Amino acid sequence: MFEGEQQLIESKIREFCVKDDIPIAELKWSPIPFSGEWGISTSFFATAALEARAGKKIQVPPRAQEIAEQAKAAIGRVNGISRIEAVKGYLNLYFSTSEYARRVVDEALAAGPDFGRGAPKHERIMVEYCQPNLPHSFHIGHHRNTVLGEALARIVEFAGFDTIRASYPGDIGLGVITILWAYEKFHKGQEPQGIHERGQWLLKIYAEATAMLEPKENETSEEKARREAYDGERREMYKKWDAGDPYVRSLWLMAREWGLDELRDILRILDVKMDVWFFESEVDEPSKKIVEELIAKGIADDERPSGGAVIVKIDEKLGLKKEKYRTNVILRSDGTSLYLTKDLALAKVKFEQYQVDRSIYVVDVRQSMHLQQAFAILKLWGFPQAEKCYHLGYGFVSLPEGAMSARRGRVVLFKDVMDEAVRRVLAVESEKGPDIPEAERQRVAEEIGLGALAYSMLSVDNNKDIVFDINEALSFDGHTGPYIQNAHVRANSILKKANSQPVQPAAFNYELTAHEIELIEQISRFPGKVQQAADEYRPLVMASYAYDLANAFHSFYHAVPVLQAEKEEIRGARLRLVAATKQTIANALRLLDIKAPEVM
RNA sequence: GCCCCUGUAGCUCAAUGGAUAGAGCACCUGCCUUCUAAGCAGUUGGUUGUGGGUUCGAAUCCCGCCAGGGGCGCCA
Repeated sequence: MFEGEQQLIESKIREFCVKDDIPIAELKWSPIPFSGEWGISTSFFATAALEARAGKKIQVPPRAQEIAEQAKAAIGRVNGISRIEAVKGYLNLYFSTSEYARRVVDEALAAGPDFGRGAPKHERIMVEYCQPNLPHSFHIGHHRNTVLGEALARIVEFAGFDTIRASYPGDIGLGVITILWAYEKFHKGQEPQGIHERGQWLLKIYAEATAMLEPKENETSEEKARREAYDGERREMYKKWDAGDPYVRSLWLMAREWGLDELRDILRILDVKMDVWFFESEVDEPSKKIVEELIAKGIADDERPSGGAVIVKIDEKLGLKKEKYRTNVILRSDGTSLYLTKDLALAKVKFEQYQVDRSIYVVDVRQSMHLQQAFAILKLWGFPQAEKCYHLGYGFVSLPEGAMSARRGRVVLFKDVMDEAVRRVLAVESEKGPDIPEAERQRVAEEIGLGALAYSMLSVDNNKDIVFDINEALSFDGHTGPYIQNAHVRANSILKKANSQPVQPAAFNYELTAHEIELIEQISRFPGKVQQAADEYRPLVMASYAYDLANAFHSFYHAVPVLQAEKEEIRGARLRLVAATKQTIANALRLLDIKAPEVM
């Protein structure tokens, strides 16, 4: 936020280095640690090391300190910088607190919901996430995926990228057909009431059907015959679907719609608005044409004449000596397409129809190899955007008793966890927030319950697995979503009580407490954090920041009186600071797909 | 066999190659007649799996090893 001062000082340092014939290394700036004051810091170790490598007989640390001292002298006085110190090879610049406090607070309040928004990047990013199989109920693994993808989409959009959100549900495949088969055979005509109940019922049918179709130990010959007959019926149904059989297609469309109804409602709850829906069934045909093209171009090898499949020897085509991407099949010997085939077709649509410059795939880390293969084939195929395809892999969510499995019916459903979250919040709320109107109570409980759940997914780096523990996920104390939401509520509470006094621009020309300085520093960091989170494709950066900001506010709140401040100017300034904090917390939470309630 | 990820406080996790490795939970001690105690302040807790290397400086980069997880041509 203070690039002007930073650049001025940088140019002064460079000037001095040129004059004294010192080979300056890149200057990296960071906040000053342990100071309790507010400013920025850089060091001269890299520069001293350059000299040492050039043959000067020096010790790096003392030389760095020497340069820092000389730089300090060369800079002299700078407007807005209260003092400069050279210590241990670092150059620390302390800001004039009142001026910077005013600037930070004014900027946050003037920009409001746009505070922290980055300049337009003139680059289009598509984020693909939310790829559940239909009709399957949405479990907590899907929730991690969707929250991660949505937070990323919000972050890159706010950072200045033209952003497209894309969902890619699996609406066809043997799993989907299995449900149709079991429905037709055992449950025809049934339909539970309620979107979620109906979806969960389909999941149950799926688990039942899978159990019937799996070989058992000590199977009698009758059981085996029956199982094989069932499997035959199922595969027959898949063939009919493939051939466009009207009855099977209508059955499929009905079940698919049931699954979509449930998914759409979950996305409504999660406040996710998809821009594009890609369906697996829609890229099936186009993907087969692509296979022909790849064969014609010599990228794919057709082994069907000898009874094989169509494959791509990726390493060989790329000219790699060591095996990296290996070889993979893009068309089965029976002519049907595969996951990889469909992803190639989908990428083509993303590049050509949607003109995306970067394509991010938020997909389980276990599919890393497949996506790397897809990107490599896209490169062979001649798409320059393949370089900017990025797999944001995330560790899978498992249960203390092991991996989740829809086929076995061993899943923790998002809706169940959410309902439990709301119950728990309501229980706490009846004691903590007795003044909340009944009409608002339910909504606030949802916002807090969902906030706790989302934050528990976002506060762990994406490459780490999560063993889901409902008590941890729904904790409301400490490093959690509700902790951050509570800071927002407390800020709001102060502002509400002060509403007789309009919040006017204020000078911070009194001696600021350490808590105020820390809080102002945190606010000033927000725009930079937005860019960092976007550059690194890491919502965790924003999640950690939101906690730090809330933490600074809670400490301030406890130690520094606002409404009871000793002087009217101080009260006015602190009210401005509280308002700026509230705005910044709200903006940060919004990027994490977490609501910022006014009361709780 | 090859490839990828992970290993940091009792537990769950942070930490653009930089100053003193930080939080939360749990444990213990204080703080509600004062802007919401879903909070604050403090105590306790570390050979960053291990052995080398690079560097002025390594939890971070490189190599070996150990442990756990995942993946590897007709599943998605």
